[in-house]
Amino acid sequence: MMRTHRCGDLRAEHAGENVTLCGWVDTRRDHGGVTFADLRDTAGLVQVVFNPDESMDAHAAAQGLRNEFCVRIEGEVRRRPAGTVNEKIPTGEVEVTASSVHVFSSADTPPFQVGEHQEVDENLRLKYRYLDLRRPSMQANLRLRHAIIGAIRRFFDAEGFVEIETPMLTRATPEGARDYLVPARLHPGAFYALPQSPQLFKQLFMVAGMDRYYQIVRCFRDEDLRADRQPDFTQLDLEMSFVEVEDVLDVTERMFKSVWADVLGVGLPDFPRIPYRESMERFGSDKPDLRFGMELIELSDTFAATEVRVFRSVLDAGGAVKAIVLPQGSELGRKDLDALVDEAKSLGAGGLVWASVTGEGLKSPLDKFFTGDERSGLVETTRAREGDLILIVADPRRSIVHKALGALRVRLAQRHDLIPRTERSDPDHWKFAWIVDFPWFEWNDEHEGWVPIHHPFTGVVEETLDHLDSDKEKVLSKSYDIVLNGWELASGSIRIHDGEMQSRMFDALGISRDEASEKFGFLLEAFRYGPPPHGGIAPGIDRIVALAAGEENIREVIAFPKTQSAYDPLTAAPAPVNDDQLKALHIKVVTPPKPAGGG
RNA sequence: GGACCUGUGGAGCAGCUAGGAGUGCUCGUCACCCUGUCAAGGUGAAGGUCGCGGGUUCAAAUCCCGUCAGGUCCGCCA
Repeated sequence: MMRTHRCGDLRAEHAGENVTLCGWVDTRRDHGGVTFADLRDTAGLVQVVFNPDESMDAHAAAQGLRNEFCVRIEGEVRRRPAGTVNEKIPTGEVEVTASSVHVFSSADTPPFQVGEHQEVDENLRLKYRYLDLRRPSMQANLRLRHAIIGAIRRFFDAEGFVEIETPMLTRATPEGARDYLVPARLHPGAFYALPQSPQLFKQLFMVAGMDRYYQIVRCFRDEDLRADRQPDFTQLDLEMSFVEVEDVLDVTERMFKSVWADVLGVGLPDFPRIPYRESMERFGSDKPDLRFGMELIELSDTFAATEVRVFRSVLDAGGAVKAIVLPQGSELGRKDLDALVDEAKSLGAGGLVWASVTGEGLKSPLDKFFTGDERSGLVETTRAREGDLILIVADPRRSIVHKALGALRVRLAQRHDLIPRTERSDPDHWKFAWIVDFPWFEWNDEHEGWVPIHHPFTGVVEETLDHLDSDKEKVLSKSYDIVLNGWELASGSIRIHDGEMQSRMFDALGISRDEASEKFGFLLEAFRYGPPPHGGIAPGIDRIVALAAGEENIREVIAFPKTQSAYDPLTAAPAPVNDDQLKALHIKVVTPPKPAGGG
């Protein structure tokens, strides 16, 4: 037996025991005579004492130890002498008096100090990820991830779901995200694609009568990265037969409550349901952060008769004038206000009008153009108080107003510390919500056509089908999202299982029978053999864990993530391959590769 | 594809607005001292293409242009 205990597990009750520990040297404190070293393993730290009066050999060996050496220590657990207890660490009541030291392996001076005391450049952390992962916070994140996935599996097992794997080498889908392609050696000129999600396969499981399927599964999307987006990421994919919207919402909500109770010890309240349109009007987003107010306020009535040109032209064009109120925002200086205007413009708005509520009335670039009624109406409608700052966006396109104010709402709340600083153990820390009643279609400028907001197999709310030919934006889908603290955590829908209905939607999308057959033929064919009504949802595991861990970036909960340019500094992937490999794959590279990650 | 922020001994920063010798701080490393520290302490030392390239200037870490890398965001992500 190489060790008898883990460093971080030792407590006062072990006093008097002879133990053998394995771990890494965290720090060494050499007092000339007695020498201390903290030994770290996955369970935590414990102080080891090398006292020449106890063991000359051990003390001599300790002189050669350096940070991150991997060692085995034998010694006796002792209660620390009075006055030397370290309350900062769980093992602080005891220490181990070393009788022998064995060095498994020495270590070069690490490229950065393994500890929580300072932020280290992200590139460096990823290049030496194995050292980064030695840090207790990273170990805790990966253990939390494991715990959450374990809780998920226990939940679905108890609910009668079956976990089934789906292929990683599959067929490229023309719509949706860009695919990662894999050349097929045995089929010159043809390619597999890595799955964006197991969407079609899980629907086939329903046709196959599996009834309730789930999978913790890696998905791949070749799109630009964000704090919450990696090229390969993990989904909790699930699908159920003989269900309506309520059934999927019920099981998913219970799953989240179960996981939060199991892992975080938090009892979550029922998730509120917010219709998509309401979410856009109130928060300017379909993933609203509900931890704070600052809701968007409609000002069309306030300025209905206005002669202020920017508002007049927008209202005449059927656009929207809306505002948010930044509490105590009148403290902002001219420079900050100009920056806010630029920020609004960069979000697509034509501009931004600010108005400070001061003791002497409104202060605003447009104040001289406002009538008395407009001034008082603005303050009353927005309920702004003295010291507050009103930010107004007007645009002929209502969606632009929402997007700009929605983004500013979140950014300003963060900058001005308006999000309550609750503990993770506090149920109020977690503002889950369902977003429901999504439109089925949205207009796509690039394709100059209507495209599905979710995907083409999404069920339609029957009562809204009348609008299919006239007002496509009024057709609602049987889809739903879960949002948490401003992050989209899950997205799903009831699917179409009726061939005739599916044909109608393809027609509405301008997809011909041939085209549909070529793209999704195998699914459509399967649907000729008695498909059950079915639906599902796919929560993002990386996002769930990041939020649960209090991290702002999913890289912190992924063992080996990639940089924003989808590069892995550890393995230096992607990398060119040699000519033999290309030849076997019938591939000719036209643009000579430039080494990634250089500079 | 675009916007913004960042890049200074091994790590984290300051210096840049207003050009004047690689200047400073914290940590680490090495040597020596030190028997109760706990991110030990003390003394000393080593360690630098100021991301890279170009320009302006008598003079550039500092100003300008380009470029690379990291980050945040917009586009993109059915």
